Amino acid sequence: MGLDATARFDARLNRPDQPLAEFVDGLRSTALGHYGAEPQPRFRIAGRFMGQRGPFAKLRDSAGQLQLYLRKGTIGATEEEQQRNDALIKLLHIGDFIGVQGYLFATQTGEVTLHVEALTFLGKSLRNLPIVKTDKEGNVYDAFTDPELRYRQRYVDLVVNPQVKDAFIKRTLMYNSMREYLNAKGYLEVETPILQPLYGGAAARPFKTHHNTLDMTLYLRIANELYLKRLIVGGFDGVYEFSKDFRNEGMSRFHNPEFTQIELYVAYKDYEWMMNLVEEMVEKVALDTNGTTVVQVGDQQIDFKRPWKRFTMYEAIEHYTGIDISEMSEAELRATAKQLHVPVDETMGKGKLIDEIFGEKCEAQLIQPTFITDYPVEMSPLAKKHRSKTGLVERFEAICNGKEICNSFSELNDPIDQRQRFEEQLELGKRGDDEAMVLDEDFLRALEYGMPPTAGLGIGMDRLAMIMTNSNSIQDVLFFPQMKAEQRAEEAES
RNA sequence: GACCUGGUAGCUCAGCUGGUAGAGCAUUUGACUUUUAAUCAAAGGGUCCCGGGUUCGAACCCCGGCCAGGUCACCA
Repeated sequence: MGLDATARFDARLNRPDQPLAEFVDGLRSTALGHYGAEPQPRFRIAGRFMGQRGPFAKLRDSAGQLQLYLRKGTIGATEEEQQRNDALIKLLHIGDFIGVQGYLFATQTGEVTLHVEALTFLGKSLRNLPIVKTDKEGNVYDAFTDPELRYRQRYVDLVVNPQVKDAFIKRTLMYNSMREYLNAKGYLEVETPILQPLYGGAAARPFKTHHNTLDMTLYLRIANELYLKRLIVGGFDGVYEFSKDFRNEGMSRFHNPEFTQIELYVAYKDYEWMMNLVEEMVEKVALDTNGTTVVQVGDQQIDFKRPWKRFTMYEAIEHYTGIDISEMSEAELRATAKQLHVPVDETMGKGKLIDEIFGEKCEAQLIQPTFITDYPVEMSPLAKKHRSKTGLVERFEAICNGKEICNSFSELNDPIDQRQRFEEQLELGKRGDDEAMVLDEDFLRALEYGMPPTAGLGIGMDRLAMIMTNSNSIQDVLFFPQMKAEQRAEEAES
């Protein structure tokens, strides 16, 4: 909330126009009069009353805190007003919203303080805010730290732990940065259905719901890939969407049932081209959110500066295990996995075995952003077969801090091949794989009308936000992470 | 889903070997118009997560459950 030197006092009309902290910092270097000096220009401000000690009170707004000086019997133009304000001050409670007007001075210790001459009440807090206090040595007292309360009552967390906002502000900067980058290239941000009659584009269990009027089953999307490709069929050269996706699976510090991906599809391009785009875009995102390409994540410093390391999956496995598996048969792969103590079972085919070896032996060791390319075809039913390497597809993932941050391929645009891949998925489904893809006839029909060669990309925005904000849990980059219902507390309060 | 840890006042926590439920902050009242986490005095505030069991007696021990965090498993 800004302080305004000229406007007439009516705090109910206050609008945020200048962050308080910025304003106060600006004043620290100026010579303000001490208490009793000739009054300065009048300012007005509104915010939360955060406690009082004698005549000194604290007022907080979205960006900072200002000390108020409330001298009994002096606030208001008339004696009646002054008495009313003295009574109001007695009734003020931590968390109440007030508006004040007055002039600034510096206290003996140099703190910028508003000498209040007029006061208005703006909103009541009925509940006690947990008050966090910090002393000069930086020791924190009575911190609001219970993770359950912080996540269930994020509004309280944000009020009493203002630093919590930082990660969310950075998250928005990330989105802004990507939009800016993709819009500058002329790609179109679009919206596609969240309620889908068939779920597709990924391997995951969906949430299921029902439309009453249409009397039909609908699924919350697990991905939007198949819809964006339909738009490529329709003639757009580049489309992207920040897509809230839903997967009915386990939860962990990396998994929330609803999460966000950006998906991007660009016609007449391939995965090599897309790798360059990812490097360039993510480097820009790091710069725009943190001002540097180097990001501290836990004990690691991660540098997003281009170019990133590139390994084929075979090269990565050879690099970390010393074993060249590129020419191996399924039996040899199984023996190799056992030799490396990678847990495998008899149902795993060649592709799955390779994926397991990579996941166990390589992924966690890839800390700096690294592209892994050329995946086994069995794991990638929507990716185009490799132009020269049999059994592989033109696919890459970027791994960072031991976790996948993006997935991309040259999209499969051969409708006959795509139908076969779907049918293989159907077989997997019949054998009990409840994450196997379902066959989407309408999507195949779209492909049968012809799709240009296309490069596709998905980036997990939550995972990327965790890295960019040095957050240990996805819950720290989601305002309202999914929680079980708090039945007892609800009943007790109602 | 498995294992570990935790759940006591609005918040942060203590509570010994099973023996009347505690502190600080916050709140209310009074005093003080002063400072820099915490002025002084007094007061109010509890389903000790829930349900059973053992016991003369349970916040504490046992059994079952709920919720959360962590680790692992799962995870395109």
